[in-house]
Amino acid sequence: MTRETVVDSRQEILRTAARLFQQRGYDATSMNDVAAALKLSKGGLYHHFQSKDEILFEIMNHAMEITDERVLNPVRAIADPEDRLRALIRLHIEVVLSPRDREITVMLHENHPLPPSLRKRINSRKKDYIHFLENLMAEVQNKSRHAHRAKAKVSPRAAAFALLGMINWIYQWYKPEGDLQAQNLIPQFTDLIFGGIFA
Amino acid sequence: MTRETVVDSRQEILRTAARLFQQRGYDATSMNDVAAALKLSKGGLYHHFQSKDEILFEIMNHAMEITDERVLNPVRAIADPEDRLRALIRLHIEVVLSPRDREITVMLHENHPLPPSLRKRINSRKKDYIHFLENLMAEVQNKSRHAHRAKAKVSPRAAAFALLGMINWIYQWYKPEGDLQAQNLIPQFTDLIFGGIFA
DNA sequence: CCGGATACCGACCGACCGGTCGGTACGCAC
DNA sequence: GTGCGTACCGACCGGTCGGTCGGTATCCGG
Repeated sequence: MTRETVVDSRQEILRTAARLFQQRGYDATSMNDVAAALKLSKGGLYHHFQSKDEILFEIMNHAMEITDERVLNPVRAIADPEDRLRALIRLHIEVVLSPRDREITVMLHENHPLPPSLRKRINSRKKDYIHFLENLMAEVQNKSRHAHRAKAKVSPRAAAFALLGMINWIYQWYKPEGDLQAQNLIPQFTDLIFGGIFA
Repeated sequence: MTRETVVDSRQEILRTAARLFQQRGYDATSMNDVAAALKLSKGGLYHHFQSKDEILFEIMNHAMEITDERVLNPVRAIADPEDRLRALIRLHIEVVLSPRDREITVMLHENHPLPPSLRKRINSRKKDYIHFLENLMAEVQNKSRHAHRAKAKVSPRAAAFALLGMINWIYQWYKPEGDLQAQNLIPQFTDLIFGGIFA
């Protein structure tokens, strides 16, 4: 079996495991459940991964890579800070709501079960994202094309955490069949960030 | 033993269990752990509660009661809609950050493990809170003392979910020893909601 | 002082957990 | 065809889980 098919089968295991972890929770999903969903025995599953922790870690790492590729990289290519922030809000919401990428939801919800050493590595990548967003917020506030009478009272750091919370909490209440869908959500959250509830 | 001391011991069990559930997670905390923390045997613990699920449900119910008493009731007494929203933001943040009330964090994080019938009852109370906040948002936008040139683009529903996310996500990153503390956070989140990042 | 309810203990149960291991079927290189 | 590595199976391991149960100490009302 070639290198690529090895990678592919690992990827498929991760996708299936992420789906189950998101539906039932990490602790409530047994390795037997994951193996059965892949039509595999538990022993066969352990041929591909050393431990349940390793699977969770790889899912979270993959989630961070998705974020890098689909949010950060496209956003970095945009010159104007305000446009950059608008794009980040849109792309981040789209990634969180993408039905394909359940790794994201698992990463948002299941950080407790990871052993400390692995958790630190994930948290480190999360902090990088926060710092990027914090710097972007500062840039928008300083160099915006808007005219402001005074320095903004909201610190970039608080704004970054607020935006992150708004978006990362969506998975807790979002129903695709509900009346508040992704395409309504993106402009409304954008307006709220830029101008508050009176925007 | 009188009725009150029975209630008291149940309350103390719930407080201890909530602390452990918040620290280690619900699934990762065994009934033995809870019993040991109370200097009780597992059998003794089962004298007070029928099941682990019942403990989790009571913790969440208690969390909703705390929210009613410490956020909703004080807020309802305020006449002006804008003042009412400002108070809600402050009180809700304070409740989430209160080191005494770990039930809140458990309610925010551990809804998956609850059996469906119990989860429905909790979700119903959460929806009541959402509806209250949604109506308050609409009231603020309509009857505010501010002057606005046009109808707000942000719907009350989206604004309600955004505020909820901002606040309920705090427990994921907040460090009491960090540079962004509760007393900084409250005015900044308030300003952000009312006026965006340029406020 | 007695009797029943209350609070609690500790041994125990069956199920299931994450993980291991010996064995094997199969495909590909030579 | 032979040899070998990969993928996989299924039985099994020690341990832990939520929950049960028979028995007992304690306390309180009469």
